[in-house]
Amino acid sequence: MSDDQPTDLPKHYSAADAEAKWYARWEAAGCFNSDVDKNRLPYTIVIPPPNVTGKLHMGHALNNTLQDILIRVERMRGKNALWQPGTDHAGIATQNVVERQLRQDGFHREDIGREKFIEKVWQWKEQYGSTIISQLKKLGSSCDWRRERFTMDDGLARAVRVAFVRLYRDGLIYRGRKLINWCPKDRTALADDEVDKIEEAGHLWYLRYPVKNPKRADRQYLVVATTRPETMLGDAAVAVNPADERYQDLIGQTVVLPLTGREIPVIGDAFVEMKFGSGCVKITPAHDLADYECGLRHQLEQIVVIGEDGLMTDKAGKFRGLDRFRCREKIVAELDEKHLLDKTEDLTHSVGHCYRCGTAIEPYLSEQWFVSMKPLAEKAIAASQAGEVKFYPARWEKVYLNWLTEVRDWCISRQIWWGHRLPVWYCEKCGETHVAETAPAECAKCGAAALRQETDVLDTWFSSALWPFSTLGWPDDTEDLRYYYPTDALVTDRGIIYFWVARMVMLGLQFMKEVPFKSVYIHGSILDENGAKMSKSKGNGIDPLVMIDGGTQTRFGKEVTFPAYGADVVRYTLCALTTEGQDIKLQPTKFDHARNFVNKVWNVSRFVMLSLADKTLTTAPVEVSQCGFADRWILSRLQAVVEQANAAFDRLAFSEFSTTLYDFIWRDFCDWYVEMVKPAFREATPESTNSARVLLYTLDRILRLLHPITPFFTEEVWSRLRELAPSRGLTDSLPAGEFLMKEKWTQPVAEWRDEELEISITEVQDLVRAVRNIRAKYRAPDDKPVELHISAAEGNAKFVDRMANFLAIIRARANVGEIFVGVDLLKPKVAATEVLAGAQIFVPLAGLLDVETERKRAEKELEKKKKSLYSLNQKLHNFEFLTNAPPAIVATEKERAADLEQQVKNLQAWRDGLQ
RNA sequence: GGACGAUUAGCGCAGUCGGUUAGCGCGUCUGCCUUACAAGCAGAAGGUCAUUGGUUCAAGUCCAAUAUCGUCCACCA
Repeated sequence: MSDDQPTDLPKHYSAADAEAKWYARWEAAGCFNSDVDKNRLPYTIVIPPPNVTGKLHMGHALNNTLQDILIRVERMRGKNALWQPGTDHAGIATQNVVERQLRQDGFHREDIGREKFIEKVWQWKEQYGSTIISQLKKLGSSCDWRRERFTMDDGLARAVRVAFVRLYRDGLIYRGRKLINWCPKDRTALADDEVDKIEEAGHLWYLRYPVKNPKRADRQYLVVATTRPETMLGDAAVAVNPADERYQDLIGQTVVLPLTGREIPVIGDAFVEMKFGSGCVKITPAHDLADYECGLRHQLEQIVVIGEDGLMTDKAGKFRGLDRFRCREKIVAELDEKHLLDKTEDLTHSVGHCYRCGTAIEPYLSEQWFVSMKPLAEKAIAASQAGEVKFYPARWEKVYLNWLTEVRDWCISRQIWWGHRLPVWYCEKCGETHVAETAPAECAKCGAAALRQETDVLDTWFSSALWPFSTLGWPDDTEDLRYYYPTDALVTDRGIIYFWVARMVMLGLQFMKEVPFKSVYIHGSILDENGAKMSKSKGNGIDPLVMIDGGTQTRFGKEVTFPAYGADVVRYTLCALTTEGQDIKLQPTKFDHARNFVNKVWNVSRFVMLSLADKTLTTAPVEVSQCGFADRWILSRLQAVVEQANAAFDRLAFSEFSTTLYDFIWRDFCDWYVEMVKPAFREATPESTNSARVLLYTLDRILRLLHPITPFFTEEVWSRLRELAPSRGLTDSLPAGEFLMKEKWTQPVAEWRDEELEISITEVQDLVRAVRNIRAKYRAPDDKPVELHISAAEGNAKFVDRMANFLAIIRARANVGEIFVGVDLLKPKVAATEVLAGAQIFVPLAGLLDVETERKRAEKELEKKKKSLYSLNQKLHNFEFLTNAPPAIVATEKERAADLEQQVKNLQAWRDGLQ
């Protein structure tokens, strides 16, 4: 057979070709596209826009796999599914990347100027910015790429300006001089949540401040404790708790600031912890948030001693120009020399670091722009409390609410170049501030034409906050916006609940008067095998692209080579590991499980195709009730599984969704159904005509169900199967479509469910397993069928009747020759025994049986059964149980007890009969 | 200092309303290259559900405390 023959599937599925092929075909055929269609319900997800600088990591892979599964299922369910893609300009991150590149050529951004630099960033974006997009495609993401947006494109830039102007006019944006988080390396302000607090080993220095004109002889100086001695140069006071009896006499006195000779007051303020340090706190309003607030309360001078470059300012006197950390050393040394260093203690404390470059943050007093958060937050709180936004898992709502309740005003201005420049102009002549969507021609106040635009740009998250509606055309009232907004689900990591989720809700409510999404699914984070976060510096990451394509990667300092697992395997693995927002400890070997599974489905598809190849497939309606037991059974199981899988999906239980399908496909379909119908196919019995249809039908449904998780290989199988079997269905006959991804999702057919049959087959399976167990135990030769006696318990004639239907199956599946089945059969002389619920089996094994082995088996089983019978009887003799437990429970427990009793009896007889 | 999460077989994890003998994958052991699949098939071993107490007829599941690990928040300088 040649390669084109549909029945000639290679033994192993090779992902690389199929993935490139199908993605291109889907895209060319417009399978990902969604357009407004008022006759259909929309289902919308906006992608968390990855940074343009980004490379796909496992977190992205997980995040986008889950979104794609949601989108693909809803699309197959008939919804008009839109997955809105795009990227984020990522202000500081991108600026840093381009600056680094510039430095390699020996330039600083100041050398080429703002205009040129921005041009360079755009060039960089055009050249490398699509990396992450092509990687998302490799993963199989079915985004509508025609709609791809960028947070700096013209439309979104306009949205940003409109949003800014409206917020300003509503009094929700203001400018002010405040203490903000400053990154001395990036030389920009940062928002509170852009600061990572890191526990660091530091020191607590106890400094002596001489008291001026001490009233008491033992008060020559007071001692303040500080972790940042260099800020003493900017001290404006020393504070003590007014309730602190040790220091009450000091309040109102003056101390002399060492090294400067400046005189500062001692004040009383309740914020001072008496128990910490010495109980005296130096107050540096310009360099510490708590001190800043204290300073405002007491109208203290704000002395800036550290500049925007992290160097000491003129106000630092002789320390001017010194790096802040160098200055710290010098000051400590000098104080020590002057006997003004009381003592030094070790202290671990948390220090803020820039989330982009890792530099220690400096609280810095400067003129910035802020969003007034309280009014916006109130609405966002109300919306989630009213259930308009639902969190999965629900506990994240509390985290979200906490933040919103305590939120401080949002510093949105950044002193970098790459980003949306504030739509603010200042009059050069009169200084008037103009906030407008476009540059005003002249000053509205004094008429001067000389206007200068604000140089600050906006926080990246400002444009991200508009993403769910700006991508759909806002501020225009577009068809898209009316149809797709609010979106359905937002899938993201807990790391950006504050940065992004909360702000989208706030601005969505502000501008659209409606929440931006109905549900927020927070999935876990990907960790390495030791439970540590994956990061470049630790070298513990697993590159999803290496997992897809294969190749080498450095892990824990070693070069490791990985096989090409393919996108489906990566997707399945991530889906299967996603349980209720739990973090995922990932290790490369975890992909083997899914690889084996994909291979299994691939191979069973081969089997189906080989089996159907030499058959003429009928298209006449199949009467399911006329089908054989195996056929009816697998159809019944299929209905149960479809129901279960749908339920799991609707609860966003991704792991359960995939494992439900896994169990059905591997255990029910491959291990049992296929094996049960094989003989009929081999012998081409009349039944095999129906079985062929059922086999095809079930595989067809399996492919549909699996497609959202593993789109590529299922599509490949689908196309090959389609050539062989162009029409599908049992009671009807429908042509198989060109693309599996556009086929209908599967709904359960209630009439095909046959629970009684399922129970019977379970009994058959137990019986077969018991025989196999005996065969294995005694090494019965494979090629020799054994004799089997099935002895139902006394009075259980029904069991005998049931089993009579399945003797052929038992014979084939357990390699059994002659079967005797009846009630209370006599045990043959030399036979191995196994006790089951409702029956006992005997397998005569002359010459193989070993009394000792048999006795051990019997004893062990007996022990187990006796134990459960004992605890069960305890329960049944408990009056409280009988009166309090629901009657149905009591009834089943009684049945169980009766059955166990019978089993114990059988086991005892078995053991006693051995000799 | 507060909030949240985790603790179940050697390892990684499921376990919904509290109700049969606590499941799955990897690994281990035994036997099989059986015409879809050795990335496979068949069988087996392996668990005091972190600890203590409580609620209940009944607890892996609910409540409280403790321990260990982890995450987030917070102005102890």
